[in-house]
Amino acid sequence: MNQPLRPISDSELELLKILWDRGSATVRDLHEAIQSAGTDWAYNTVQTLLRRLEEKGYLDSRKEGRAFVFTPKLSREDVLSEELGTLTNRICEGATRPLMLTLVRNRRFTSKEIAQFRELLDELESEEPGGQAEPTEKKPEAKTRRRDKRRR
Amino acid sequence: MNQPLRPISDSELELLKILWDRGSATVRDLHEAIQSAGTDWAYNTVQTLLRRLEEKGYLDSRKEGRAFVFTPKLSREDVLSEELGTLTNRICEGATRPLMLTLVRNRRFTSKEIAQFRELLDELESEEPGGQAEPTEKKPEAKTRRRDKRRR
DNA sequence: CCCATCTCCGACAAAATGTAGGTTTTATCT
DNA sequence: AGATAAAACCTACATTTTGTCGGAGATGGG
Repeated sequence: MNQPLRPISDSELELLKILWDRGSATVRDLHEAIQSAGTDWAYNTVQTLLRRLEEKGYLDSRKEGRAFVFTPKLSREDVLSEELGTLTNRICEGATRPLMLTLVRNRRFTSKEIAQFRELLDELESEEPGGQAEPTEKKPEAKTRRRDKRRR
Repeated sequence: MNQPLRPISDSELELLKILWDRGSATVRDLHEAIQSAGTDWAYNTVQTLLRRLEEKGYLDSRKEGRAFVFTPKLSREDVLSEELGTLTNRICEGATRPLMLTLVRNRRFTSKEIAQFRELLDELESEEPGGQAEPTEKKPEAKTRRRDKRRR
């Protein structure tokens, strides 16, 4: 259904981040943006990276006047969840718990954040009473689910 | 202090996983193991992969008799946490919360797991009453030392 | 001393990544 | 309509990483 989604390279990510911030932009926009961020790429370099991002499935583009406007196809959260999936599959053969444990144990959280997580858990529990339920669409959020193992 | 830790390739990971399982092994052990796992690599291939893993800092080795014995330098959890760090840095400029949120929201957990997480949070809170405390050793669980921040 | 093993070092093709340069197309301006 | 500037399109090329070994040299057991 959904082919593996090749990984995002570092340079590509730079651009994707800008796109996440501003929603959408043309090559020129991106070129200027990255420029003022101190990265000195040729216009064509930016274009290539965008093309690759699109090929990889992270961007959409539509022609608007002379130029193309690019938009992220996957939100930051989508990518995050994507990567988390890859991680669990690669390292923990799909189990999420070790990851969760490691995360909680490892990182330093403020008590405020802890409280928030607790709320999240409450929410989770009420949303999903017992076993499997349709995801109660609380907020109309970007909802993409995909892949399993990747490439090669 | 701690140089970036280059990523583990897929093939390398296969071997590392076996090492996580059995604690330590020689090239031959690993070769046989991977063989019976259906992967048909030359002895030397295994050796190269191990060498690279060691170069990258994931393995230690000591000479024992004629052969070298390899041991994981980083536990599965270490690597996990490592990768999680990379992820947060790459995608979320270091913030852990989005990752946490995504994780909780995205994956399906059983209510039992949710309960466990809640416990974890309690633990976290008491361990760290505002600042830094020694980990209250509740259960003698897999206790892998961990680092703090790394790379990039 | 010889052989079975190991290790060490080098190699090489394929893929991914970083970084553009020409060439062609096209919306615009005069 | 013709000229122009700005985009897009296609191609390229050097590096680095990954997947896979091969051969030469050290070494310990018999």
